[in-house]
This record gives sequence, C-alpha cells and structure tokens, in this order.
Amino acid sequence: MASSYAQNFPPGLEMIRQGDPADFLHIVLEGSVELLAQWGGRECTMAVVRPVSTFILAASIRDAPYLMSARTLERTRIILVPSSDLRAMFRRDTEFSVSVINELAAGYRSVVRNAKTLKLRNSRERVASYLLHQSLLAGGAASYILPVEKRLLASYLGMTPENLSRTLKVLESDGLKMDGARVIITDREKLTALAQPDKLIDGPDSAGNESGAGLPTSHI
Amino acid sequence: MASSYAQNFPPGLEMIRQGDPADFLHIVLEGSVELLAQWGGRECTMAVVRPVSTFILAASIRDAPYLMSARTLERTRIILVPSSDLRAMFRRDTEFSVSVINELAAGYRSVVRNAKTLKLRNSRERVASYLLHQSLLAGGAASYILPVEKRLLASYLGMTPENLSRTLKVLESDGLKMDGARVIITDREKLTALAQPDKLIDGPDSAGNESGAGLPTSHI
DNA sequence: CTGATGAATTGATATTTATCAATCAGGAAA
DNA sequence: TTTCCTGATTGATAAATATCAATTCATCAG
Repeated sequence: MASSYAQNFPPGLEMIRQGDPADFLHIVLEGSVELLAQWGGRECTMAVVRPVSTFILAASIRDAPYLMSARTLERTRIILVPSSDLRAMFRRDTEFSVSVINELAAGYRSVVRNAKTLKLRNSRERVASYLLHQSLLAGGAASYILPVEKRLLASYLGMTPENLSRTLKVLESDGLKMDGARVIITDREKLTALAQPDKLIDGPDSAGNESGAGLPTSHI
Repeated sequence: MASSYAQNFPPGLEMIRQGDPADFLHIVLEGSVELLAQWGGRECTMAVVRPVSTFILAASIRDAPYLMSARTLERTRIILVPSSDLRAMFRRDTEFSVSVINELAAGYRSVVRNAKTLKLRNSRERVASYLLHQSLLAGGAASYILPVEKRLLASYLGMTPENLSRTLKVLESDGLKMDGARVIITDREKLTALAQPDKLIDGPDSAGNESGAGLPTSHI
C-alpha cells in the first residue's frame, strides 16, 4: 500500500461523482463525508461517513463505477488507497481478506436494515426511531444535539424538510421536544411505543459498525 | 464442506424466520425463495432468489441473526452449508475468500441500487423501470410474462397491489399494455422516457449477478 | 452591530399513495 | 362442468406526503 496517500478536501466539495471509475478506496481520517445518490435531477442522502471508516469499498473491490457521489460536509482528511493495490492484497494476506469479508458483510447488512426501514415504516416512525437510536448512541441521554442538519436528515430519512419539520412538531404529543437542533426526549416510553425499535432494523449488530456517528457508515 | 446437505421444501413454507441464528448458508438448486422483512405486523418482499444462488451469505459470515425471513414460492431444493464451515474455509482457501469477497461486494451494490430506486423514484417510475428491465432480461423482447405474481411484485416495489394495478392502467398511455400476467411494450421510447433507466440503478453491473431471474438475487 | 445568506418553519394546496369494500377472473380440485 | 379459492381489479374515500410561497430564525462576515 506504499502508493496510498492522504489528502485534504475543503467543505462542500463533491469529491466523487457517481458513475466515475472506482480507482481508490477512501478512508476518512478527519471531518465527515455525505454519500448521496442522484437521478433525473433529484438527489438524496444515503449516508454520512465519519472517522475512521472506509467508503466505496464494494466499488473498489469490483473495479466498478461508484454508485453514489461523495461530498465533504466540512474540511476533511482522507487516505486514498489505489483499488488495484487493495485487490492485490487479498491474495497476499489472508487475515486482511477475512477482515474485508467481515467489513463488507457488516456494511451489506447495514444497507438491508436501511431498506427495511424505508419499506416498512412511515415517515413518523422513521423519525421517531432515528431519534431514539441517536439517543442510544449518546449513551441513552434524554437530551442531545442532532449530529446533522435537519435538511440533510430529512433527505436521509426519505422525506422533505417541510415534512420533517411538521413531523417533529406532531411528535411533541408523543414524548418529544425540539429546541433548535437540540432533541429532548420527555417521555421515552411513549416515543418508544410509537417507534417500535427493532434489533433487526435498528441494530445493534454483533459488531458495532456505527462508530458513534450521526448516520450509519456506508460503503458503496 | 462434508457436513453440507441438500433438502427439499414444500411451497409456501417459511423456512427461515428473521431473527433466528444464521447457522447455515443456503444455496438454491431448484425452485424459488422469497426473502421478506417483517415489522410490527407489516411485511414486505425484499427479493426473490432463484437457482443457482446463495442467500443470507452476510448473516452466515457474521454469525449474526437473519435480517429477513425466507419463504418458498414453490417446491424448492436447497443445499445447507454450516456457517462455521464457511467461515473456516476463508483461512484455508484464498481463492474461495476472493470469490466470497466479490460475491458480497456484488450483493452489497445490488441492495444499494435497490435503496436508490426506493428513494429517488416514485411508484410509477419504479414500475416502468422494472418492466423495462425485465424486458431486457428477456433479451429485449417487447412482450413477456411477469415472473412473479403482481401481489408480490407490488410488495417488492414498495406499493400496494391496488396501486400497482392502477399504475399499470395509467401506463397504458405511456407505451405499455397488460394482458393478465403478460407485459406488452407498445412504445418503448415513450416508456423509456418515463422510466429513465440508469446504469447506476438498473445495472448492468460489470459482473451479472442477476441470473435471468425475476427479482434481483439478494443475500441477507 | 448590521446586513446578508442559507436553513428552518409555517400555511395553503396539490399530488400521491393507502385503505376499505365490493366485485371480477382464472385455475385447481371435486 | 361446477365449485371454490385466491389473486386481481375497480370505485370511493381517507391519509400521507410533496410542492410552492412566504416568513422567521440563526449564523457569520464585514
């Protein structure tokens, strides 16, 4: 991996455009990166990647085009590993292969969970379970600050910012209180009854592949 | 893999229940299997697996609970490989590991495509692109038979059967004609303009992981 | 402190999608 | 052939969600 190198990116830069050849595996060292999908003029947030995680692992492995674009949310430091080096390593280091297998399998399951939420829950339920899940990541705190802008959160949850705003308002009769970006869970039981958290959707998985970050790590 | 064995299942049997421990990797030899997700009384189809494909690979690798249930659609013959044997193989056979890495990466990308369709396209667009994609799998035929029941297709596409039925009717003014389970594309250009097929959503991927089957193969 | 900028909220409305109920159609079994 | 069952369709309606427009709010540069 001698030819790997680190690089800094300014905020708001679309560093990867979906469809481009996956020449490098990316590893976030500092900052955060939004993974987004575009189609016919529309776009939506698929995940936010925070240190230390890889992204677009699957594309690098298959030497295939990126399925998502990547845009820095803040100043971000990233290591770039040539995909060909990555693939060459599989035949040199068995333990490395096993690690990659595990990482891929974990990521895979993470996307499946995501798809389950999208198909089985309506937007109110998605919001409620997201907020409860974040509370858990914050050590079960009843109050915490949203790790991402609401606009981005709305896109991640598959809804419009307006709809998220109204949904948060509606949830005030179900044990939630918002104060700007601050979340206050006033009645955890009530909110939980509505969100119906589920191990097979919200985790945790045996190995934690969500490193306290705002949105699940993903690997194209 | 000496302790693997084949088994036959009757139609309509829920052979795997989500949440169960993933003791076996499953390989479909004959028949077809529906992968479905359940939550709070609701359920939806995530994929249909046809021969010859594995499913629940990721769960087997991580020794984690299945994220989806599996139900036979017809009489089905399946090989069961103990997950522990599978994991042991990684350290014995490098080429096997590389194959699994590629299989996982392909499956991963397949689920991401799925999530993109769900988030970026509305139901009419999902239906149109599904039908065009199937036409492609049928060698570009203008007419073919739906490979699955409409009820199941609706669930897979994230809509109700009623909505699918109405959507198919609406599409008759956009180059489509239905006759029972038969699809007839009367104006491919018009339908294509509506569906806006996209390589990064509808494939094909470099390696074909959809073996002419009805719905994309998936591996929990 | 002030203006400018983008996010967030709110209201009004339209569109999409689901739900419920009632047929209708087609295939399997008697 | 007839019966029965399940899936498919259709209609009427309700609920969920998006869109568009107008403020309000927060933050940051000057």
